[in-house]
Amino acid sequence: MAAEEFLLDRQLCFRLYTASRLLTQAYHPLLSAQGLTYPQYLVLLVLWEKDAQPVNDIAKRLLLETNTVTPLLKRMEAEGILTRRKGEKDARQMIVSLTPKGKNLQKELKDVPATVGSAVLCKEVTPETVPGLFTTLDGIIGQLSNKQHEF
Amino acid sequence: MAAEEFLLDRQLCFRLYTASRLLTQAYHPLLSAQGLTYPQYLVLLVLWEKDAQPVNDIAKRLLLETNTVTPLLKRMEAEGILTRRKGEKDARQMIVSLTPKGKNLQKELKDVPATVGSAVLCKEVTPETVPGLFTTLDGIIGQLSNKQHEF
DNA sequence: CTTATTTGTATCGTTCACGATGCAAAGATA
DNA sequence: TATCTTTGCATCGTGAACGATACAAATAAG
Repeated sequence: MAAEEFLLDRQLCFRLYTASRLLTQAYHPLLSAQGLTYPQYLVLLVLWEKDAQPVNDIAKRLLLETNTVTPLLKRMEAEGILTRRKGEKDARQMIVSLTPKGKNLQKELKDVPATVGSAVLCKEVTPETVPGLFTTLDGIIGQLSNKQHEF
Repeated sequence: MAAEEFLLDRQLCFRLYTASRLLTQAYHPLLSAQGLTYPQYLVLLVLWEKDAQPVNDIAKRLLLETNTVTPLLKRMEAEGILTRRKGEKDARQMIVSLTPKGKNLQKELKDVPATVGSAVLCKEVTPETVPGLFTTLDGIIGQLSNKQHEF
């Protein structure tokens, strides 16, 4: 009944969607042990690279909208992981900074990248094939975030 | 401040997560024109391949839990896209079947795969590179869905 | 034939995603 | 200076995801 182009096994998006969900699930036990979710972990990665950033910079880095990031940051603030204060130069900005607890989480989580990395290793995913995968995914992301593709 | 392994640009998961979100967003204008969401479109792909399946079979095919699929199916039932009826052989099952409206959606959506497909084409994503990408993603999915990886 | 276990769905609560909208501060224009 | 536009963030509503839990039908064990 289904035409060729509708076969689930031919869909790139379904594969990306599934791989993304399953890999996020792999992070779950490691992160929830520290009371974190995966998107919250991404915020930590951004702030560990550069502390004290406005909401907008964090959102842009993660390619998310502020209406996704704002509630996320509020929950993390309630957990004592970070603080949010009005910008001094620009009063519209909210500057997000790590608390000592937020900075310390890096030590608690130091084995996470390697642990998850080893979980995906298999015949098709090796230190040799990953760089190519990165390049391809970056191509997709670049193409779609350009919005030059609008129909 | 951040150690090498925590750099956002080195994370496979962030790339998958972002590529998945952006590609799903690319579907949005095409699907919402028919009142559909992307996960609902996936359910249609499954049912177009084989009509009248129990909830569990649909969930397994999509690698989702029934607690995700059940509400989704109920919304689609409310839209008149499909019907849910108790199984005759096994009264625990709910057999999901397409309505004429659900079957007709395939015609309305026939250009969707090609349209989205063309949206991702770029230097890094070509008819030559996509099969390799499929293989790698299938490897990741196979590895993680096996649950042999449990920490 | 009971009782125990497994299986198939559903319900509930929390946290994203994200379109739509609101609003105040900052910057541009008249 | 007064008005207009843009920018940065927030609020709201809806629909996923998913862990935890509940429950009835089917199956297995006694």
